[in-house]
Amino acid sequence: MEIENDLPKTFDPQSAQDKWYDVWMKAQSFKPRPGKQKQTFTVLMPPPNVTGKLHMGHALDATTQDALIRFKRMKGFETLWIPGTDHAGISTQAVVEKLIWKQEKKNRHDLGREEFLRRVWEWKEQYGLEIVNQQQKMGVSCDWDYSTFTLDEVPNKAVNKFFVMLFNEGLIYQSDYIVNWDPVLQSAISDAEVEHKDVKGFFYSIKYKVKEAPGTELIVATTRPETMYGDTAVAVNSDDERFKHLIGMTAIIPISNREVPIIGDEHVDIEKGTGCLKVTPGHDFNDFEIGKRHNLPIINILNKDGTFNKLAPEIEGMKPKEARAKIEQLLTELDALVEKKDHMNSVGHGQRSDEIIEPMVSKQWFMNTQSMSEEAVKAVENGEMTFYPKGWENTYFAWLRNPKDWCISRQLWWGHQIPVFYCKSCDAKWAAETNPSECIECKGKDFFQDPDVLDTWFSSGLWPLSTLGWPDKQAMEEKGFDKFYPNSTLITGFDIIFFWVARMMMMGMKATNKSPFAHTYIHAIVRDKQGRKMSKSLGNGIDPLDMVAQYGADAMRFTLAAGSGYNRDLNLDPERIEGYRNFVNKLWNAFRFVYPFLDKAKDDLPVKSEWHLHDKWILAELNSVAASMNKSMDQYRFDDACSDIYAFVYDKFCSWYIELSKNILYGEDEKAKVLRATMLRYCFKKIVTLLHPICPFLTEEIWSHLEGGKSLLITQEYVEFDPKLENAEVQEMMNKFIDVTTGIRNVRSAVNLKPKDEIDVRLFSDDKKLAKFIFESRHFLKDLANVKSGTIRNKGQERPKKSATFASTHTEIFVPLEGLIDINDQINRIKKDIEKTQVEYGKVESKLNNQNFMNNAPEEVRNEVREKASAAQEKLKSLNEILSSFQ
RNA sequence: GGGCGUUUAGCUCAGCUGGGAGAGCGCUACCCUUACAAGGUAGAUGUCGGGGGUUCGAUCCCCUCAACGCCCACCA
Repeated sequence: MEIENDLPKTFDPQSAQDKWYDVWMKAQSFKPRPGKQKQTFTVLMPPPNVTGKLHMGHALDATTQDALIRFKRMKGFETLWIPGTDHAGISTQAVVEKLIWKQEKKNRHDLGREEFLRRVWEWKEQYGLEIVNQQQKMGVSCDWDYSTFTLDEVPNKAVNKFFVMLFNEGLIYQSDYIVNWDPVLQSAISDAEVEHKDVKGFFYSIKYKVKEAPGTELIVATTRPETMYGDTAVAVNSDDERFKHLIGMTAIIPISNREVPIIGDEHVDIEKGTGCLKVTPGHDFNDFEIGKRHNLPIINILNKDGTFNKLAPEIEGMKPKEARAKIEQLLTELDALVEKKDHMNSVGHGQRSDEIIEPMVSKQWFMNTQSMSEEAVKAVENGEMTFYPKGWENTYFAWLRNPKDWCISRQLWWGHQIPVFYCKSCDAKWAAETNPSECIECKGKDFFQDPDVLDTWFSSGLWPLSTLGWPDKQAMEEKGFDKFYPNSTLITGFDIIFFWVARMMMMGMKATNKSPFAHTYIHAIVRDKQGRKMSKSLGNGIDPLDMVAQYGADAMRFTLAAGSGYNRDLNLDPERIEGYRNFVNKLWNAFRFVYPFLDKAKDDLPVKSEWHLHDKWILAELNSVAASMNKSMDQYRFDDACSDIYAFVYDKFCSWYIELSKNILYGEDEKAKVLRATMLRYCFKKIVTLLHPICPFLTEEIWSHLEGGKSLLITQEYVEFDPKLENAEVQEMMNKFIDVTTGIRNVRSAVNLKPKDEIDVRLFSDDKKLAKFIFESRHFLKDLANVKSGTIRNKGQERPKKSATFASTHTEIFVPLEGLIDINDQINRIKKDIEKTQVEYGKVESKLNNQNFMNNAPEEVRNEVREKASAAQEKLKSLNEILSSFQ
């Protein structure tokens, strides 16, 4: 029979995506609305870079956050999900500089600061929304009216207010200090932005003459001989018997023949290298500390671009690598090079530029984070903020318990300019929240603002505050600061726990005395199928938008949600997306089946007395899925939530309930038809409700057909656990019924019966309830296993001879097939089964015979083992009787 | 050097406070059966990384070794 159906045979994700996103936006479904929970639930989206293109990390961010926010919205929280974008100082500036160079062969200095910034803004207005469009393809349900850009007016106010506050407390200070200098960016960067990589290099031993002791030579070991122009001492350990008598004398640096003191310092390791250390306070972090202890002068031998300056005449203008070769040659000529051997060195590289970082002394702004770190640590220790999974707090603690002052100034133009002003008339230097009109000291008009901008993470650290209007009173009022701050949950990757989570905690608590959020859920990092990082150079990146185009956003989202959970890595195989696309389609087709019968369905569930056994069963199963999904979603176990609904849809609803419904729907009993249609409609409503947070488009599409467009699923109430629907007895019966059905199919398959071959089945069971259940469901066995006729009796009855058989613990199945089956084959099958069952029985029996087990194991466990033993025994008995029926 | 993590079916991973191991994908056989071949039915597969210990009992707890991965620090 062909059913009339105007629904497409496969689900079309693309049209559903565009249609429903548009509908939701128009209906303002993403806006916070008070609900039955009388509580708010706020999530702050990690702002992607304006220059960014959506990658898998963003897709995972979007999926988990959207699933959570949709779930909470349906639970009746007043939900707010705040989107935004980050100005991303360095990368944005680089992108625009590159573009201008390509088009006009001009660099930013040619244009001047004002014109350059105008160009960057222009670029941002034109291209900065690309990532937002891409996020919308994923179905994100954030309130776009809250969208904030980190350089907007309010974030700028936040930055200035916070800066001035700390400046006035002396926690932000300016200092000549050795910093990580990125020669490409020509800016200082923070410790956190330096990545160490192993680089092959050499270990050089160089002769230094001692002036006061002619003939004596110190052998100095170094990996960077080219920095000798910046040496201001040679250091040995004061306890080193070999050299301590030389302390106070003078060493002569080869090539330049400059004289430097020989000093004793505890930093020098007697065992390491030669025990003699060249001290270059201007270009080495340890040497800088030694220099401070001994009051050594600092010589800067590098230009801002990383080349050597005129203080290193022989290598002036060279890059370090070239300079090193030159120095090596000069030293060899002077016979000052004693040894050169291979050495692996861990060298700092810029996170953005990937260029070797040069330690260099310069005047920078720093933030003292000592006390803020302590507060941030305490908030996690005392549970004000909790990490999910909990293990990530270790990473957080490791960073915050060893705080270093944070270098916050960058020699860039694109960013929040440091709100510090210098008077040219007097020496005044002050911080101000708004541009001053005069010098605070001399009232003069001739002053200028610090040209540097702040580290991007400075404004990111204030993001939970500034997105809700802080510190602007009116904006805070409008955006509901008091209502939505602190946020509920932050979702992000572990790679930015230091950069972002820790900074938001420090800065948020400093500004408000409250942790900016209650939970931090750390999700996995998306990697390729083999567990490798996705990168441009490997070419192994998977573009989420390609996947969405190919399989649909729902399948993409389901895959990411199913792979997340508490993992550290999510190894993504596009085949998995295909698999879940099939799941999406499966549900769609289940709906296609039900759809033509919907006009018969009533709105409300019929009274319980009219429920069929199968109805009771599916409602009980549905109910337990609702219970576990609620629990899983609350714990950020999106993986568990996915496997729950997946298993329910496939293994309960489609495989059994729908199959069992066909007999009724195609039958003659009109009343039963109405009941079943009503039940199916009800189940579908619950299923799409449960699944909606993960697959919003498919579910909204199905909902529209179920409800005839009267309402939107996005704002429906989530399915809650209902104790009245529990029904363990029916579930047990149904499981046994499934056992029997599967057993019959098993027999059919074992004797190679074709699906078209009808069979006669003799069942034997002592379970009276089951017998009744099966009797009542006897018509369904025709559909499920092509059973034409059959009987069910207790095990006392005589078994038919020469049959294909199967035994479960509760039921024996006989399919008389005399002449059609190979008797020996059957006997072998049964013998094999007996062996297997005996092994099982042996295991449990030995436990029951073990006095220690019986004395120590809890009652519950003992009973369980007893039950297993008797079940195995019964099955053995059945098998043996079956066997004997063949002889 | 310090820390964290991982090691379970061919692949990707679950496995809650210890009671005898699961899913998806893949694979094999048979089926275009009237929602779905992006499908159905049936099926195979594991010394739960190695060794030791605690326990009546260990994939789970403890010790140890190994491999892999990540983070931090530092290397003259």
